[in-house]
Amino acid sequence: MSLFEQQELYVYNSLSKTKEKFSPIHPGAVGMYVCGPTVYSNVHMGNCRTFLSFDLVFRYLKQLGYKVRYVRNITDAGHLENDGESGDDPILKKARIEKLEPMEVVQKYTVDFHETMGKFNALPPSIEPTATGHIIEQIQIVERIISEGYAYEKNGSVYFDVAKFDQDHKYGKLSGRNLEDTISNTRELTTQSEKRNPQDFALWKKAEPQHIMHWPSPWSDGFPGWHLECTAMSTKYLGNNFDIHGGGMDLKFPHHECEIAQAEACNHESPVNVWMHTNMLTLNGKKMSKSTGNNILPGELFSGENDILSKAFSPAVSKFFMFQAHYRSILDFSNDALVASEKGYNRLMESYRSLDNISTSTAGSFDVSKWRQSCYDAMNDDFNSPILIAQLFEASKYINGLKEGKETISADDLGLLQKTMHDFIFDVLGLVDTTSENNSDGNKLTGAVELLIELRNQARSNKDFATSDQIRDQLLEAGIQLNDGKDGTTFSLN
RNA sequence: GGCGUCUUGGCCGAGUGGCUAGGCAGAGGUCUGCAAAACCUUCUACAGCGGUUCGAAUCCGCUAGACGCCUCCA
Repeated sequence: MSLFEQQELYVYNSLSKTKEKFSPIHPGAVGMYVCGPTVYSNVHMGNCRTFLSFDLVFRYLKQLGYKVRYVRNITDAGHLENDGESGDDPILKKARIEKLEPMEVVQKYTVDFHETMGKFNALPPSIEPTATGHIIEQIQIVERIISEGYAYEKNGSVYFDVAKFDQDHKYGKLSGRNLEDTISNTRELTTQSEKRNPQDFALWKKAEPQHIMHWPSPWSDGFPGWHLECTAMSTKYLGNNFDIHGGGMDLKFPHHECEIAQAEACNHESPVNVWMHTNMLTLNGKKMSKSTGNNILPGELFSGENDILSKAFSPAVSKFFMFQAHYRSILDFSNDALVASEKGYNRLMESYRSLDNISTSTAGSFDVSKWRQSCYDAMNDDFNSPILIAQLFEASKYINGLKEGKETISADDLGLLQKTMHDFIFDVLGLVDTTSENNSDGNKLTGAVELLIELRNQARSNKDFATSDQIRDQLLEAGIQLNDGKDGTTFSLN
């Protein structure tokens, strides 16, 4: 019996605006699509938050025993920045600035993205398709939409006819907009637009001579429109109707709304059962953004090289910080909050490590099974990682009590406690115990510090406190903390 | 202007009709040669006003402030 048959998972669906009991289309298997990065610059922490939130979803679904096909695309084909002729493709623009081939830009930032995700210990998706690798599929979808009567061609470009679509289906289901309002609120200068209505969006755009990235199509040498790639790739790998589609809140409109319209125009069915949207990571109270420069990069965080940071923070601590907030809440990024998270993270890891040295007795003073279920309950409630972490701290407190001999545990419960801690800390949250990464250098350090500890203890027994305190204080300055305990002195790295 | 979200103790951040969230900081304690670290205990809340209710931080209304989308954006 798989875990998912015992655990009831509820997921907040942006479409219905309620938490729904999760029930995949194919029992035991989940199809999930997440909008990936546009690779024209380094991903910032805001981008990372979304991908790490979905990594958590991916990991928990797997933990429950689901077979998950997780598709996350790479947007490597330029999209228009504006509708009109002034439109500028960010990838091309970047290529001009950096004097690179567009695909060189794409490659550079794709590599950066993968390296960053690796540092965060995020699992790679099952399939990571690229937009440029699916031009044929996108052209086929455009043809299909035209034949269904929901798109029109004009001067080599093809536009989606939103008004026509709205008559037969409803446009705006996801974002809660209706077409009337959208039209009455449009202040767009409708000079020489090829579109019938300002709400229409491009499915295929004819390339201007200076536009380097273009592909042949029945309509023109050009490139696919903004929203097409996700429809093409999600339906190709997950089918016309799949379980979960995710992305940042800022993609809800128009991107995801347009995806729904495209898919429904083609297949006459709603493409996605559950839409999940992650909230923004803010900096100085404002959304992080590539274009405004209000952002912080993972590299700056890991090195501490940034004006707002007092020190460097490890990827695991950064992730722990983000998971202490729920994925649907706005989270403000700040040095103080990171510092607080780091201390908590160290405390949690310390107690996990001490599980190896716990002695057992016949009875336990803590209901481990009940606690274990409360961890699942937290995650079952729309992936509530802050509650999960609070539960882990409850266990942490109990473990500390065990260490002090104030609490007791049976051998079976100890095994269950250890397994559950491991499952959630490492498998679900995907955290890393940084101190366990000791390599040969670490062993050399240990030898040296142990020698100093011995010399210090000799000085102490001779009541030569000047020497002993000098060793202690200078080691602390070097970032080595000595911990005097009942069973001797240990050390930890700050 | 339209649509939507948010406002929780010194800070971060869950919860959402009656039951301690949690972390960090502060205070007290244990340990120590003194400390540090660690551990234990513990104080301070639900933006303002009005309403519904036996009971609201939680539901409704108004006010104030903040944010997001409406244009590429996770």
